[in-house]
Amino acid sequence: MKIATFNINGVKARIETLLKWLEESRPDVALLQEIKSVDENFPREVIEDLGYTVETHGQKGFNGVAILSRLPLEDVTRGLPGDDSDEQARWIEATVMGDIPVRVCGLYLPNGNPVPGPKYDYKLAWMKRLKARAEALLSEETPCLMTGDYNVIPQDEDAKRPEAWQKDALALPETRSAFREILNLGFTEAFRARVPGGGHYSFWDYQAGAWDRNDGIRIDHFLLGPECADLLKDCWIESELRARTKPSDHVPVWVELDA
DNA sequence: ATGACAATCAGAGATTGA
Repeated sequence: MKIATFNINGVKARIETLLKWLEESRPDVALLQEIKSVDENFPREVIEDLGYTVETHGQKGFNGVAILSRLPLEDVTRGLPGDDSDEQARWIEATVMGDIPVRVCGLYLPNGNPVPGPKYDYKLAWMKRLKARAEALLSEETPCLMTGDYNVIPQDEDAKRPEAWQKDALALPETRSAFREILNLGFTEAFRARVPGGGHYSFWDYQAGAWDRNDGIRIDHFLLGPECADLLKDCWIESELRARTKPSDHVPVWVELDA
């Protein structure tokens, strides 16, 4: 089973890119972030025509996540538990019914800039809720993963210019510590488990020729629960997509599971 | 220190992103 995460930066602006990618790369499951669309306006029919089930959790203008799957989905839930007053659409879950069922969670973790301020407070509070949800998922003792745009640069080697991110919400010690707390519950960060060292990125800013200079950061991640980590066959970043016309500023990250 | 770039909503320019 091949699963991809992809922050598409606007599903309506990116629909041609998305359809071409789905046709060529054929993920069994795709978890999308920043659909920037309400559910009613999501272009679901053209995606269903390619054989996908479509589940969305959108909002007006910003954020929004979705799951596309060629395998049946069960028990779809929307919204990260822990704060009923949170109206931002950043979390969706479903069980993918392959040979081995896998609980998949798609997430768009808050950016958190500027620091300090309410947006950073929201990011850290959201990560606390994420940790609580992660603990609950682990207690099921069945294969699960959490993937998406974490807006976390885990280590200096995950940025071309780490010094430029030192005081940024994506790389501050408090951010990295909150991310490690979740990992330390027993999750495997799939890419890092497969590929050592730096120079691997999943986001390049549109500005200042960042792609041409390979001035990127690695912020899109797969966290696998233990039962899922045992199924891991491979993990890679599809960086070629960044070179196409009208690209997202993120590229897809993939895992292949023996499931 | 700032802006560069892009998408959205709205129908100009502010807001958000990372």
